[in-house]
Amino acid sequence: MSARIKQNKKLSSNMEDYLEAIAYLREKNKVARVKDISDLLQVKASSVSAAIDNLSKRDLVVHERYGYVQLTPVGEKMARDIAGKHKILVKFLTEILSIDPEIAGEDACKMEHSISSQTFEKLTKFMEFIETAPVKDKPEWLKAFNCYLKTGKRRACKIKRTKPKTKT
Amino acid sequence: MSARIKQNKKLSSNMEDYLEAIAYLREKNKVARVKDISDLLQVKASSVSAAIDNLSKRDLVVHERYGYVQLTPVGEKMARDIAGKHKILVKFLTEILSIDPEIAGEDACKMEHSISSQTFEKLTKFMEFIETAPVKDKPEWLKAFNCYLKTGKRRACKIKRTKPKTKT
DNA sequence: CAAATAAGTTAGTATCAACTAACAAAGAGA
DNA sequence: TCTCTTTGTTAGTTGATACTAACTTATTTG
Repeated sequence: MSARIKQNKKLSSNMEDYLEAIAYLREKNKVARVKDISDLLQVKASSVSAAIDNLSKRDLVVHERYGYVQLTPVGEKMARDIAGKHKILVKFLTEILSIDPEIAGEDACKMEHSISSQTFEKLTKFMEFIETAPVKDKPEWLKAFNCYLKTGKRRACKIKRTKPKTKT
Repeated sequence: MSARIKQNKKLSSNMEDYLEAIAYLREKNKVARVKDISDLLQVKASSVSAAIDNLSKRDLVVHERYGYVQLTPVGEKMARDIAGKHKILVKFLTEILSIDPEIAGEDACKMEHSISSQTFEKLTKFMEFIETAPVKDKPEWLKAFNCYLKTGKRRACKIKRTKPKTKT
């Protein structure tokens, strides 16, 4: 009588975060407990309980009282989709735009919930395109862009970074 | 006594949307009325009233009852910042990733509220870099990428697009 | 100008997702 | 096994933001 109220509407960003966290924890620790989710997402345990109820009603997770949280196949798939978006965004932000990893992560965490499938796909192709480039043309323009980021000039392309923190 | 409760916390996405709408309408129509905002954002007039109250308390807009809505200098600046993020996102999505303009607009509308300043700046530089490229190397890789998007192959670069929707 | 219509406001309600506080179950150590 | 601690749940509250319905002000038009 109660599971009758299956909510088929789109997931909110917040619920997506919970799904993602659960998937992440199961991957990392084999199991996901309320406490872990609570720590990871920086919310109180009671909020996690409420979220799990919500996700249960949508058949995205399975949870027996005082036990571990599991993903249903559908939940699993959704979590994977979200994580995929996260990953590609981080990749683009760090590798192309040279955003600091920490900020890239934060940006990705928020953008992953609003990016459309089309954009996700094209961005994926974009990164693929760059990665599979034949070595000779591959990094040319990207390197040039990085110079541009650093110097603001187009043709200063041979600069040596005297004290970068990477990549000599 | 009442304006005492100035809220200095960060604006929510929703409030940013209102600010942006007001700026847009003032640009387009010279004035912004509750009704216009309501139509533009697809919310009821009462919601607009509430939002305006909120923005007033933060000194971002000025509004006399039953009158037009104005932006304060601070509100104006914030609106411009948000619009700037929107614009650069649309530009990137359409010009680099070839996302359909409509979807690009939607994505930008949501992402503009979460993109960090750093990402905004780097993305701006990225577009700048591409646009100011000397003609010879400018579109080379971008063209190649577009081929790649269409054909999935790297070296099919000379295709003539007989009818855009291809990919038999 | 007065009645009709449009626009704006207010009050009260709903939903989402966080919180606190109080309570319940599990697990660990003596 | 009996406590103590940790973890999880429940109930009730809060804040943000949307809504509806009822009311008020402004504008238009006969």
